[in-house]
Amino acid sequence: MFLELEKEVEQVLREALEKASYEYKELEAGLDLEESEHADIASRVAFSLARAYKQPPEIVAADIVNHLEIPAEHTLISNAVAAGPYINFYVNEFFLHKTLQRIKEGIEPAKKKDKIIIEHTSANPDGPLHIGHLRNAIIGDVLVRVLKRAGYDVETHFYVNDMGKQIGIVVWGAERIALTENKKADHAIADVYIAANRMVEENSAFLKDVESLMRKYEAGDEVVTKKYETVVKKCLSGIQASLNRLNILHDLFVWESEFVREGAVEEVIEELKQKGNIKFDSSGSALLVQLEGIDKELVIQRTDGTSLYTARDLAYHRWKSNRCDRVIDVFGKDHELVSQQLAKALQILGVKVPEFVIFEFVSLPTGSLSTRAGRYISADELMEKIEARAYNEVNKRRRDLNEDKKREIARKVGIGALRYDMVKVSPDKHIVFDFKDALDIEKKGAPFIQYSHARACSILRAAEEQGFSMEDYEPTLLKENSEKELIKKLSKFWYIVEEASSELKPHLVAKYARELAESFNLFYKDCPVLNANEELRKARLVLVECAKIVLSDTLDVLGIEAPEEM
RNA sequence: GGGCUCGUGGCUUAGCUUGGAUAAAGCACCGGCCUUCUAAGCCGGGGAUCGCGGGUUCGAAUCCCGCCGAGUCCGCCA
Repeated sequence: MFLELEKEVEQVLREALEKASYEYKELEAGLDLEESEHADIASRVAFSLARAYKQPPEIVAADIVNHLEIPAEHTLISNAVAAGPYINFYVNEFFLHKTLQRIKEGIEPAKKKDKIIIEHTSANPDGPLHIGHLRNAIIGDVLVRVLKRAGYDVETHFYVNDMGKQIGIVVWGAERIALTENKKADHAIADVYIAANRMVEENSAFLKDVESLMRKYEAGDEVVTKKYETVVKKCLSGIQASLNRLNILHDLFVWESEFVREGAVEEVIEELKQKGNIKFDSSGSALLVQLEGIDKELVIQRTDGTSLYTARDLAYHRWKSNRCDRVIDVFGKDHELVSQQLAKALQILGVKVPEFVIFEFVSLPTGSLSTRAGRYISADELMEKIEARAYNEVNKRRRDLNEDKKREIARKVGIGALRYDMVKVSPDKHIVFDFKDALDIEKKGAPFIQYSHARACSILRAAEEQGFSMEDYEPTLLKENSEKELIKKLSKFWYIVEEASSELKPHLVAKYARELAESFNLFYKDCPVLNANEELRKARLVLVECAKIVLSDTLDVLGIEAPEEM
């Protein structure tokens, strides 16, 4: 409902500016609306007009307000006040009623036309997901959820890097080292990878074997392909299990080798040879592309004629582009240069350029993460520990619940806390992972929000048991400050979805979720629902139901489950 | 050496794109609130020269320049 309010304020303001004969169209900042602690919505337009018309902004603001007329009917605004240079707008009762009504009836904004393909996680199938991948996966998944809510048709891809050297090493290793039994597949693969990598490092003759495997795989050798598939699928099954546990699903797993087999990589290389500024290295056989505005040439083919990931990535992106309107890639900071090169090369090929969401690194106090060196904390280990921790908390608080119930709540709270902590921080902040902090779920994160939801459910449950109805509720009875503040907060859900999706900033949703829970808790404290008189109780029950809906929707956008009790 | 990102109370962060109302939260610390719907909650308190220096502006955490510190990338790994 906040979006509608914004539109109406814009219109009213525009009319006032015209009446007062201000040329607002030239203003760069537009009407400069903002959320404000001093008003329900405010405009700073007087500042920029003040400059253009050489008047103090306070005078301009007062002048605009004098010309401002709020339509008598069907308006959402009650009044507008000039507060110094600011123009403050306040909502009326109708806005509050309409907000509740919309939420209760489940009215959503119109669908958008664009189809978006978003790629995230895309961890190499050489071991389990670690906490670095976790950040990618969670940022990516929240983006997917936000974009879907915003009305886009979204397809999610996991790009499987099955042709790189590390997979060659794993396949080579799997021929010599037995997989540890009764260990999760991706973890068993990591053991092989780490051991095989050490062997290859110590004996360069082994490297030749690996390279030979890679050439055979690229050439489509049947026996080698079987071996690759077995290993990669095994690892992927483990990775997928971890992702599922985190409530993350991909629509498609796209293997990079497909593009080699289908000849798409060959096509891309040929086309670049024609359209691009091609160079050869000093040995005369590796293929380089000179890109405008980037110092480093992009290497797309090895000296031995095999393709590089860059060429395969180009083929993959061209294929993706043809299937949608927008391509979004969630990449780690280490891929930034590569992503720029990719974008330039795609331009040469006449393919639309992807949008990149780049997130900074997660490192350990002891240094950066590395699967190869065995220096990582797996997502599985973290999930295990955080669920155990959550279980302790549940067990402390709810001895009355049976074991299954406690486990279920612990799972929701643990995974929720993990997801929330990862998504709440802006992607361009470097994170040094600390186990103690990660397990400290006392903080005002997911559990705080889930708890508010559980409280709402608990009231609704009791109301139903006692047969209280919400029919013919009278929204004007909701006069308490905490009631109105909660409704206003509820009204911002779609506004936040819009903002987070258009700016590709998932952490905005996390911030909103916390504020929403805070508003609900204030209301909960201030306003008894079940013990209120019948009419007031009806209205408050409706408010509780709406709060429950928006809390659970917000949590859903964050990919966090909303327990009915905890 | 060059590119990109970050640097906000003791700790973790929001705000920076688009400059504007006393810099906003959480953790930790101090004090208060369970005979009314779950205290994973609520209320109050102390604590910040927004890394440092300069510039632009009526106005800078926000824009520009320089410096310092952290991370990351810089042709045949992905």
